[in-house]
Amino acid sequence: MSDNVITDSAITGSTSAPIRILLVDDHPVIRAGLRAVLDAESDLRVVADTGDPDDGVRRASAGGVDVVLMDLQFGGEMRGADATRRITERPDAPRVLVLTTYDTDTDILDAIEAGATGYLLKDAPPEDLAAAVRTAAAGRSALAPRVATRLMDRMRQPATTLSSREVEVLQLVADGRSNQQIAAHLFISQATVKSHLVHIYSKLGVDSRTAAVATAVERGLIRR
Amino acid sequence: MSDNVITDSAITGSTSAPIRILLVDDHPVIRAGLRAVLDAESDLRVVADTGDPDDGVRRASAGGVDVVLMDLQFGGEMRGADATRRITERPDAPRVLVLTTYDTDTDILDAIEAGATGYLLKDAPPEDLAAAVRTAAAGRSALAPRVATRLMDRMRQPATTLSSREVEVLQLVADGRSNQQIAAHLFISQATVKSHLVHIYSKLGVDSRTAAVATAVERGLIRR
DNA sequence: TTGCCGGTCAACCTTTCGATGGATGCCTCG
DNA sequence: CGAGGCATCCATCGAAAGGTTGACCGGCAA
Repeated sequence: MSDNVITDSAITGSTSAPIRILLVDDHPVIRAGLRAVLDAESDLRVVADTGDPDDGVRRASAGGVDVVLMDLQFGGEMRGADATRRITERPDAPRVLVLTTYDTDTDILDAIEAGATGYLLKDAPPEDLAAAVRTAAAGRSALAPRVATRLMDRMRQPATTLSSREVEVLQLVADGRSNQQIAAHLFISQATVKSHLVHIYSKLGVDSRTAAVATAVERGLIRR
Repeated sequence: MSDNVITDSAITGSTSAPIRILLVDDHPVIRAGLRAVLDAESDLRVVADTGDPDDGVRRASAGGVDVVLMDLQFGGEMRGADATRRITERPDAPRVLVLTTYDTDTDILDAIEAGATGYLLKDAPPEDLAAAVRTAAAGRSALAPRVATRLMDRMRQPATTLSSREVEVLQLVADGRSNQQIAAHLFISQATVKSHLVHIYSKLGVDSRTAAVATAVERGLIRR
């Protein structure tokens, strides 16, 4: 589980200045928990926390922060990836560790694409969290084992890549629209919708719209 | 938001013995956060916490606990309702407050049916959590406003109740099975499956299987 | 350039689904 | 007790979705 950072704690644990951490999560309980867990480490120090992603971006950009722990979803919206992007696109930006409950493919890819240094799950044991913060502060990637496994699986399965148009169609199918409604909504013919669906079925290895939705949701290709 | 427990803190806050709390949640960070938030209140005291629901039942049954804060899902499984049931079915059982991330209808009903005294969401502010614990310790129900709203909505909408057989069929539809497969799986004819689906459609106000799945998932009638 | 791929469309046929209608048994309530 | 509501079951038929073949266009890379 947590076997990749033994040397880190030995290096940064004693002499140098503590790693300064900013928490961005809209759950007060989570913030309190992370603060308690991380402040228990002598070489880590939570310098601020906020429940508002915009406020998080401001504080991260103001300096004095080494690592940002960022939640992905705020009040049901996925604003964490955007906040991460705005933080990392600046020069001398702090490292951003995404810390979320879910491990769906789209979430992971969005976060990585936004410039996150690592991706952790909230059910991780405290020592893994501290280890990941140290790893991120050193500039190296920190991925939870389950997340890493998912990424490896994705690498091995390039056939699971739907085109943006196909995702668009499939999302409408998942919303319960008929082919006719989808065609009207996208300003294309039903034949084209069917064509897309056929391609989707073959890529996902299924043979019906509901099965396609089921597997796509399972693999995190579409949201529900 | 937190307008229903002002008198409680005034009553129990100063003189009497502190309310003894047991935390049952498989997320270490959540446990640490709840402990930090609740121990900050002078009249509340977290006496134990565990990540294992069976262990939680044991500790709750051993006595010395006034209120149990119980998560519903453990490692992806919904074992919290069962643990709640086993705690509350004993005489002199402590009060159980269900504390979870989601507010789907099935979750709420399962928890209440299992004997939970209250239902809270993890994104609640700390003062609401403390207030709910005091309310539960006094033997009164504590429902988060969003949960209460959902229950009221459900009361106003009795048409949203699917029979167990209908839920069974709809769950298989959501898994991507065809009517023929569902019929074989349930040892009935396709005609019967279709009949169930028609009833489901009328109850949900939709007219296709994918739309039925979409709204049922949205309302928490089936899991995904 | 010559493919390949993504997106678009059409015609045809087969399978599945949805709508309609009807049957039985169980439970409750007047 | 009997009427009505509900869940469960089944059959038939038109409509929709799925499968196939074939085609066109634009971009992009070998």
